[in-house]
Amino acid sequence: MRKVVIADDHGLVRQAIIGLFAEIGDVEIVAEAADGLSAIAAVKQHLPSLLVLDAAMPLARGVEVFADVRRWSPETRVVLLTGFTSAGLLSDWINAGVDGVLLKSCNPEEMKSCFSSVLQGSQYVANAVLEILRNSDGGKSLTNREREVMALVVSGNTNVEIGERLHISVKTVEKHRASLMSKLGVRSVADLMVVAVREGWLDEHKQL
Amino acid sequence: MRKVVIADDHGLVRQAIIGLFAEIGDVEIVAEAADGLSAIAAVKQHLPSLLVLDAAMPLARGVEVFADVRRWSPETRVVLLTGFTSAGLLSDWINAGVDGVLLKSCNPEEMKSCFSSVLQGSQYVANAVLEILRNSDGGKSLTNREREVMALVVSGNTNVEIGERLHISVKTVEKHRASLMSKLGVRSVADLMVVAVREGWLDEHKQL
DNA sequence: CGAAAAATGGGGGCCGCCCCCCATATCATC
DNA sequence: GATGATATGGGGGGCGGCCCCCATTTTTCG
Repeated sequence: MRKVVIADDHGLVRQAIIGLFAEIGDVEIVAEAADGLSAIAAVKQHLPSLLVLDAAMPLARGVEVFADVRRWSPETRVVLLTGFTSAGLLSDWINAGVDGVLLKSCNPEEMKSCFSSVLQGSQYVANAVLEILRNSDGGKSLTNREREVMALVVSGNTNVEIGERLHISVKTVEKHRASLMSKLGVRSVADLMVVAVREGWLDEHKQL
Repeated sequence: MRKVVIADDHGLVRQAIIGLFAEIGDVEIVAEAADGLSAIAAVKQHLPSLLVLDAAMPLARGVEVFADVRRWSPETRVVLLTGFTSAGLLSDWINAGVDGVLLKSCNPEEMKSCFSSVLQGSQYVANAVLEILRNSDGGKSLTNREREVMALVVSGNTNVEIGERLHISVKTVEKHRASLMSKLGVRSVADLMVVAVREGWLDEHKQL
């Protein structure tokens, strides 16, 4: 009997996932968590074989939970369950070394195969996710500096404040800002915010 | 046997809800819909007793689905299932005449009571929703004009463009803009966008 | 090695946003 | 009828974002 922890803030989803594992068999749900901190605590306590992790939860985001899980229970395999469908975020997760990636819109059968595969040691990325990654125009990737500047822009900072924070001149901030707006194909801060929200770029204080 | 249609873009959630209705009994799930247009079509075809409606779906948003349902099948009772927790949006739905309101974070037992109550003709608003409405400081209500201006601001329009659209001078736009930013307690467009996203104020082209 | 990309910094000008001042007309409510 | 809220409009000043020009240094990569 392998131990499984389920972390999702929607009770309905947790229940449905428990149902899936009942069909798979040979596993025991040792804990459920409705927020990030509970998820971390549950994994520390039970050291499960598998964690099913929702990317968007209160108190601690999926990324933070994942980092702590890798730190405190490196043997635990992690399947990400996310509603975000942006190529950037999804490839970030895959590169971070998550063992499975599922979209919330995936059908239950695919979720079952994913859980089975990951429990057997394989990696499993949902077909819909592979499709998204294939269709993504990887060319327009932002540089690290542009990402930093954008994060501060969407947090409401002025160019002067951003310059002080990053220890660079206002002129350089303007340059990065123009580059990233151009790369993203937006002309207003409002449009930039829309992209930032869709791509999951908002900092933790502004999460939905 | 009363007919029920379930509309949610997450197969896992649909399956969990079907499980709840199996426990309730005496109902038949006549259709599932993964997007808004399918939901409308399904209701038109089956004229069900109950529609379980996710607020955020592709192709047609919950509000549009609800309007069409009331138009084409006025006898169909509607239970809203939403992840949004903003007081404004929730009270909008209740005022629109929806028969039940559930948050996705509600526990399955409460969902079952809600479905039962609504099927019997009562209205049911989740306790968590009542709590949110109680704790909302209703004071920060925007005027109609301020709402119009804000919608155009978060769509990326400049003050000049907004003035042209509303046939008022730039000066008046500035006045409304200052008023609404003050009422909402934000100082930057970025913060305004965060509020707009959280409160569900984005227009249909910018939905997540 | 040599070219391209990334990161840094500056000058100057235009335009939009913000904030202060001011005013008038309408409408609801007391 | 007076008061307050709403909506309308204006002048002017300051500042920040945006766009054009320019440059140097470092890093990356073929």
